[in-house]
Amino acid sequence: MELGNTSYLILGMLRKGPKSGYEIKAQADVSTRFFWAISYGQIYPELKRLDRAGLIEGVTDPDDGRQRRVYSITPLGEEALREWLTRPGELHSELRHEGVLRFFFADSLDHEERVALLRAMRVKHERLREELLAIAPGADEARGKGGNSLSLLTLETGIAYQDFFVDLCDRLERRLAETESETESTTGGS
Amino acid sequence: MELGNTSYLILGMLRKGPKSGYEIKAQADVSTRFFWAISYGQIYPELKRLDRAGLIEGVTDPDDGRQRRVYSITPLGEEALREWLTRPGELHSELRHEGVLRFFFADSLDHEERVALLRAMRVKHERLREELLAIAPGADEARGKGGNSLSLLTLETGIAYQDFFVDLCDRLERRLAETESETESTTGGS
DNA sequence: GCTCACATGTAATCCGTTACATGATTCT
DNA sequence: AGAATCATGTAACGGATTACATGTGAGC
Repeated sequence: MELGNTSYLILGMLRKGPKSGYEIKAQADVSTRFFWAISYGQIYPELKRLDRAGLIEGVTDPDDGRQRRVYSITPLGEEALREWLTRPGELHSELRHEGVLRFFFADSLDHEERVALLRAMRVKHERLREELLAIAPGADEARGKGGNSLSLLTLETGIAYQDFFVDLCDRLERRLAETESETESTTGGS
Repeated sequence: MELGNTSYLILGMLRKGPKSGYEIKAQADVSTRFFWAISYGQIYPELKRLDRAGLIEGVTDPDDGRQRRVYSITPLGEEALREWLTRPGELHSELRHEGVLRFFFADSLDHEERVALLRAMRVKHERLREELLAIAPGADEARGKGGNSLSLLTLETGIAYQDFFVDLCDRLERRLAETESETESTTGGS
């Protein structure tokens, strides 16, 4: 059976301990979301597929009345996860960034509109940064019991990533201001 | 008609001057590719759609014998592009990064394997950085005639973006080394 | 009693890549 | 003559989001 990176995300989450589909989503939303997002529409069908393939095992948890299916990773699943983690070759990565795309084509805008675009981009990444900072204490706490330092490092990576874009917007705005004042002095100012 | 960001990419490319689908792809490959990739499978059908909607206009270029359809942006298309560039609200952006994803789940690996993963990630971004540097002279030259400084700024952004990941890998490897030596001293060393 | 969080699932749809098919022209 | 590049297109497929549908339990 063909497994995609999303399948391994699920496998990886289950390796940290048995979980329901709902919990996988909740965990992913505060960890992998910023570099690999996942939705219910992928999780539930994929859990069934992985179960059929023997990589995970689901039991209907009669914990309380609430119907809930908890999955655990099997030795076969651990093996598959390990194979993926050490697999040589291309590490796929892609970015789709509307802000930078618009900026690239922003030469038909005037100076103020360009600046507005950069500001909008900046607040977006600032907000994402705040979101990550908000979940940081939880991850730090979890490190001792069960959690590992890699989750923390990855979280810090996410914060640094947002920082990059915030700084980028600042730098671009400054560069824009320089070019603008140059043009003004050349044409004699507005 | 509903237009996606990819439609605006095409519109934006045509605003820089009339082009064939083939040329749009070639231009995108040395500019937007790193933050918004595009393929022929999207371009050709989309060109027909945009033409039908009156946002662009195609003429079969009898330049030489080679069959070639060159599209130009119409005033309606320019308007649509401008509306998009100044549209308020969410700037969509998403990242899918297999390297960081693997790293997040790499606690089942041993130290050497983790380092190998970071190294693989590093060379990937270094290679991408080289690719961008290779196209930089062309963009710099084009700035004077027809090209604008925004393409150059965007290109520099792409380089800085790859730099971020190269630095990140270095930092993470160092952090890993620290944790590793701590563990060694705690357990009495290997 | 009501609302919110827990919980699971499916179907439609969208966006995009890859593979395939075809053919002309230019360069070596 | 043959290879590389220019050039256009379609069909199949894959990955993912969104909307929809449904129901329970906990806390206010």
